[in-house]
Amino acid sequence: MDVKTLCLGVLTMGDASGYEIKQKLEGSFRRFYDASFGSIYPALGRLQEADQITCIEMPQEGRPDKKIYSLTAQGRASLVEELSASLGPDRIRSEFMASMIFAHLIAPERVGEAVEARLADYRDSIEKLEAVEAERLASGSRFVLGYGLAIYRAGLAYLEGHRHLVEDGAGAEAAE
Amino acid sequence: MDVKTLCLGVLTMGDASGYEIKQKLEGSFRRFYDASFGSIYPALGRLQEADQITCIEMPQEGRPDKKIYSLTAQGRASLVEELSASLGPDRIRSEFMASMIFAHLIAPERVGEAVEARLADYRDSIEKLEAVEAERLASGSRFVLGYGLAIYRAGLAYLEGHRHLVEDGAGAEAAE
DNA sequence: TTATCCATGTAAGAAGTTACATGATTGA
DNA sequence: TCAATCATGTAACTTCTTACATGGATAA
Repeated sequence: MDVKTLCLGVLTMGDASGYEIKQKLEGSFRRFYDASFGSIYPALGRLQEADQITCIEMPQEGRPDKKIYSLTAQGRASLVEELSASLGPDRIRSEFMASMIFAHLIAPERVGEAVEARLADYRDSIEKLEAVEAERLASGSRFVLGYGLAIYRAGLAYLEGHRHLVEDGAGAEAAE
Repeated sequence: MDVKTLCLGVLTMGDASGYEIKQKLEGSFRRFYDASFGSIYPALGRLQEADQITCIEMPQEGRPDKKIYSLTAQGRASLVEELSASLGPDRIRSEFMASMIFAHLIAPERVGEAVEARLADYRDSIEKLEAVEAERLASGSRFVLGYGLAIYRAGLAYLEGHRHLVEDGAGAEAAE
């Protein structure tokens, strides 16, 4: 899913500027997608050229005019079409997991640190997701929130229960 | 984790050609990382220039010479260093989840199809991971295998238990 | 006084994918 | 006969990130 589609998606939730789109992306579903200004602004420009969004400029003092974008009917149709097309597979990019395959090459204290960092990350993510008032979300967002929680809880439980596999005996080679 | 590191990692498990590295990547940990020939071959070239790997050419008939690469001491040290450095966060890129936020915009039968496809994908992944003889794996790989299983099982259970959130009432807008 | 928020945008560069080029062998 | 397997490599392209440029207001 590219940044253009992401922008269209955010705009279904209400008109917004590029800056605000970035913020909304950071909130709810940053776990699934993220984008930088360097990709958002050009994407908005291309969407406007393609008549998928329109723009109203709000003059401001001491800073650039705020450009508020709205979905057009074509933009909405295009989003629906993309969402209805076959979806790519889920991809997990985990440097942690890829590294743990080689845990035996790494100094034991580094492995321990990495495990602790991952545990902290899980706990933090779970806490943040639990703090969201799920009842107030639309059912789609509630579904995704719950999915995130389920995955993180499973990851946390697994890590707590199996960390010994990478921590015990780690560094056998590293200690040579 | 870039393709160079990935290649170094695979080479710790034994000497291999570019072609074989791609195959090994497809096997065990393709869920966590993948790479195409277009990135593997240039990466091997750069690693050789940097004296992190060496190469022996095996003449072959009717096809290009097979180039078998081996890790050097520097290559191994460099890998260990990279693995010991702080690891980036896990990233889940899920078009399915991102789309489900907008399930209400999508035709109900498309949502149903997407859910079914995801279920089938989970079941297939779980079956494949269960077929691996875990006892014969090094503990690092066993750890990662178990992690994958835990995550997929949790995802599957969640999806089975909560699909109604995106399937019931879906298409309210799409049906307009 | 330093950092962060607001607000847009560009340019350079990184890292990858896809498609192509070559070509023998083997199995369906 | 068609596709897949083996085997390497290049070139064009896509897509995104990072860093920069601008600059006032406000909070620590």
